[in-house]
Amino acid sequence: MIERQEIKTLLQDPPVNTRVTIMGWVRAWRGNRFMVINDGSGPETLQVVVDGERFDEETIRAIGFHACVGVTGTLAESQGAGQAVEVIAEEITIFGENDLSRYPLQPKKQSMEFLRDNAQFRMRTNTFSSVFRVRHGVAYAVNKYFHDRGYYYLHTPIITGNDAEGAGEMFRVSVLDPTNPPRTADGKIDYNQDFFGKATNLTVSGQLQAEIGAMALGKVYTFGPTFRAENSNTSRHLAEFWMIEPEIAFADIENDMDLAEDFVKYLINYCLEHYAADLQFLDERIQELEKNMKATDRRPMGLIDTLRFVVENDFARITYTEALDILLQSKTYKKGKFEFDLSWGTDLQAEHERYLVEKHFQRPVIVRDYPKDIKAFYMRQNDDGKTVAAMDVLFPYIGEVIGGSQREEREDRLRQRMAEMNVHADELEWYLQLRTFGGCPHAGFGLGFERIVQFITGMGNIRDVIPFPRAPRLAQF
RNA sequence: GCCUCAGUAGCUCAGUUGGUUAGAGCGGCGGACUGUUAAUCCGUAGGUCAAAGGUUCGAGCCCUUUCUGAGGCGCCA
Repeated sequence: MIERQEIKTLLQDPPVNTRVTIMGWVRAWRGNRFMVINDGSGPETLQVVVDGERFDEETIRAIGFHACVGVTGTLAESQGAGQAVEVIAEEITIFGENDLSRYPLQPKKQSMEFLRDNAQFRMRTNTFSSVFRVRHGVAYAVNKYFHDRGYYYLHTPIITGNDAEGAGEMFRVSVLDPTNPPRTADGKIDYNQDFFGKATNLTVSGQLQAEIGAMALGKVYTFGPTFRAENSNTSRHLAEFWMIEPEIAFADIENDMDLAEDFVKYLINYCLEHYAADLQFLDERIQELEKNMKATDRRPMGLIDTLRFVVENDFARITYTEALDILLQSKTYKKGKFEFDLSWGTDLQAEHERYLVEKHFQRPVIVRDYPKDIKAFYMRQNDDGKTVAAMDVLFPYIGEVIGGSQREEREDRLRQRMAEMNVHADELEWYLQLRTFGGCPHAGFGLGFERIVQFITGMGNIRDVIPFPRAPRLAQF
């Protein structure tokens, strides 16, 4: 049996002058004497002092960058300046030598793109190990938040037979021979002979099924992988991402917005409280990165200050119509500096959202009551006949983090809207029945998990906050 | 999918108006070093200049096409 102490735990209250055993990867090997170890338990490292005369040459030679070692020795107050304590090595075990003549990583700054291509090693770096510890923290906080408030975690299907959600391109799931699929009499592919007896896809949203849960368990949430086959080439989109979708009975758009704001603030607070050292490192990383940038291109605040600011201030709340007025009154608009035109009924573009969030309000903004024609069929129609009870939460740097709505619970209105938008009611009969048989006002939203992780870690590209990103032309590892 | 920029050593980059044998730092390899903190010092190897085609006496540099990447936009979470 292997026994060891984790560095994070050891450093919380260092048991000086006791024998300890640590195991981890060598981050630095200096002067044939000082070995810096990180074991992934936290961002902290522990320095090991190696007396060359106590160990054979073979052991000393095997120590190198990112080699995997175990050390037993006495934890002592450090004689050097950079650390409080260090381990005086008595026994060294080489678990895994590292052939540096072939190893791609170096103990220096490496580009995100290079590390993305070497994802089998990138978690060994300070940046990525911090990012993925924080990612875990956010995931845990999601479950804790909902559990503590009486929500039930509902697992909605990954493979879906709904072809009617209209939420963009889907990945097909099939076991048919792609070179010679069975055909129907009129020459179309006969999905009746496929595994499920019908055409199936990977899910683009668990919302419709979550509504089933809400109409019985009251408050539910989903948290699982979601797939979009859109050819999106941006730093904010993935083909495979994780989405959190709470769905609550007896709730309107106001309840929905309150939940969204409280929830996001909770996630940020949780990380500030439990991942302070990782966030501190990520904060310093960004400052280092922005050193050579023009003042106008730098963030107005550091990472941690930004996170604190978000949790300590109310989100701005406006309607789509009010947002449009603000934009039309803006100097940017009057000087013709927006690339896209503004008129009631068209969707806000990224540049408009950024103006609202980063210039006008300088904090997160919730925009509600969008024109019905630019939103999904299931959103509840407002009394004005023009808008629906939809809401988007917009954040600085990353834009839309949450999209949600009160759902249309009136069956006749829902059927009418589906007909207008060419959504096939026959495939969604089960969904309509939630209205026919004991429905109620209800609401929910979708939070892009990677987007909030991106915001909390300050990472510029969403591909760097998921361990194995899936995007157009990218399915390695 | 669209626009812009880029692709030179393992990594990050320089390479002049087109002109001999392609440069640096880091990393690697060999050596020195018992208090280092991106350790330091000495030595050394390493390149199909993304690919194909073209212009030219001559192309890393100019032109065309393709591939790859980044940033921005669209689609959205």
